[in-house]
Amino acid sequence: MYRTHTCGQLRVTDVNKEITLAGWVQTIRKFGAITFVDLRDRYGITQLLFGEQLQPELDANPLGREFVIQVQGFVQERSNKNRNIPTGEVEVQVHSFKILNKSAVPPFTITDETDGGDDLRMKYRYLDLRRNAVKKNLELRYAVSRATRNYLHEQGFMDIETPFLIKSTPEGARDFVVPSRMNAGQFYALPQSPQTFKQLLMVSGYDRYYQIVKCFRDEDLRADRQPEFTQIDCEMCFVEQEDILHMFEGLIKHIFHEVKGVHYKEKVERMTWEDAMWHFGNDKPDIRFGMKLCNLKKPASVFLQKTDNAALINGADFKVFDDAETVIAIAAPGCSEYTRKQTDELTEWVKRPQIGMKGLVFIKCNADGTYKSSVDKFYSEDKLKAIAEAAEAQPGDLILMLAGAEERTRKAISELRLEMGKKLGYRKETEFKLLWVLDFPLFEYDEEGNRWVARHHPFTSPKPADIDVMINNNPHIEDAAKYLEHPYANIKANAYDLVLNGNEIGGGSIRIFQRPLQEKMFAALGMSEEEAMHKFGFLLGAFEYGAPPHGGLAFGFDRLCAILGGSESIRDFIAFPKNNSGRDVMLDAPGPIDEKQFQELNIILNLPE
RNA sequence: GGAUCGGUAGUUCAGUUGGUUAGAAUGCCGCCCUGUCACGGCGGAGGUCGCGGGUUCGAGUCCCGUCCGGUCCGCCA
Repeated sequence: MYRTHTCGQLRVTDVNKEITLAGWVQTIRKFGAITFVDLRDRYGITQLLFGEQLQPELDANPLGREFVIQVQGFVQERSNKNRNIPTGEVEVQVHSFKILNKSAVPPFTITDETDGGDDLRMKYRYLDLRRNAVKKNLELRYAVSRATRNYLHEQGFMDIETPFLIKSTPEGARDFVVPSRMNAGQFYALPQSPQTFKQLLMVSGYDRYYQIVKCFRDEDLRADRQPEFTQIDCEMCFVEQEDILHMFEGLIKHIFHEVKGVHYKEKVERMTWEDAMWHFGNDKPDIRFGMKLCNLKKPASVFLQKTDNAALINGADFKVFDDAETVIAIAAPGCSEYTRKQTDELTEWVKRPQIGMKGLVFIKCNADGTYKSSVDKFYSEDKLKAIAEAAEAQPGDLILMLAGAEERTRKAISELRLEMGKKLGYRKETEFKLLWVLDFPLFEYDEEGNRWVARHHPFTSPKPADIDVMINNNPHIEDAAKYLEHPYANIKANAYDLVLNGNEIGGGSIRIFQRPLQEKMFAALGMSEEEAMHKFGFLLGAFEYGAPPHGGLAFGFDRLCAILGGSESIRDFIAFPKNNSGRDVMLDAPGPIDEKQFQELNIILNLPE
């Protein structure tokens, strides 16, 4: 037996026990005759005392950081207690020890606040994983996984595995591809998600399915994106949107409770996509704070239902606003005292290439009820007051206005709102606010490809009211510039996203389950009948044999864990992540393969010069 | 595919207008220290300034190229 206790276990009640511990040397503190060693394992840290009266000749000198040792000793109460760690009231007086394995000096410190950079930590990931900070993240991930499985099991869901070696699909992200040795010249693809499989399971009657499953997408990465990532993938039969929202609100609330001890009692708020875009400029608004957008122009038919405040800025001969497709204002609470330097900083911020605006207009709503603006010479005090009222600005607020092309401006003001929210302390990571975003457009128009593309995916059903619009209209567009006038532009999807603190953590839809509508969808996306049969014949075929109405959703598991852990980075919640170039710097993968392997696969490399 | 920032000791970084021997902290090694827990004190070792080329009397510093890494845009149903 290597140990009688773990390094997180011993307490005052264990004093005088004869024990054996095994673990890693965390730190060594020498004091001439005596030496303290902190011994670490997964469960904690226990202080070892070498060389007091019992065994004065016992020499801790050969020890070094990260050596793996086994010690025998007895537990004694400390004279100087450390209240910061659970084992801090006791220490182990060592009477014998054994070095189980030496360690080279680690390239960075194995401490909560490490001195190692990301690259180095990834290269020595097995050392990084020893750090308490990373370990806590993986423990949290496991807790989320357990809570998920418990909840879904209780609700009658069945975990069914689906294959990883599947067929390449044309829509969506680029596939990772695997050559088949036994089928020369042919390739598997790794799934972007188990989408079609879970639908087929519904056809088979497994009416509540789930899986915590890897998905693979060969697209360029970002700090918060991995080429392989994990989803909580779910699907149900005989449900409507409302049933699904209810079921998975339950899941996320259960996770909050089990993992964070948070009782999320409120009803989860809901918002249409159009409202989200109109009021927040974003399809995943952070609703922990207000600062809603005040639209001073109505630019496109996607906002048909909306009324704007264009009258407030018209007729002032201010060319920047007059010529802009869109003008939007937000009111930053309590910022009217901003100095010239601060407003200049904000202007610089919106001019950064990532935001890409030309400038920023300010209206200071002074505490005494007067207004001071950078566009005073175009707008009278009354006009400024009217704009302030429309933007719901209070005395003491600062109104920020952006003008320009619709999409860019809306995106920019949305970013600015988040930035101001952060500056003003409205985005606390301890506060959680959920939101369902509903009624997404079913289609987006791809101007380059001159065709419709599915906003969610090609298996998403339109809203019941829009099914006839879809069936009865020809998807073809005569004049690309007027695509917004096509009936398809206003078809709403029976789809929903779950948003947590401004992050999309899950999304799904009610699926198409009837062959004619699915065929129409493929046609709308520009697929010929032959193509549709070739690529999705198995699904169309399945729909011929009693496919039930069904729908589901998937959560981004890594992201969910990161948010619950209060982190921006999903990498810290993945045991062995890849870097921004999709490389595993520990394995140095991807890498070349042997000539023999190429031959077996009938593959010849044709690298560009 | 594009933009942008960075690469200097094991590590994290500083390095002036191009100027003499490239620094700090931390880690590491040695010595001292019986109550530390970020121990302390004294001493020491440690550098192909990513790589290649150019300008110059002289390059860590300026220019060109290249590799690697970070951030963002495109992309990610």
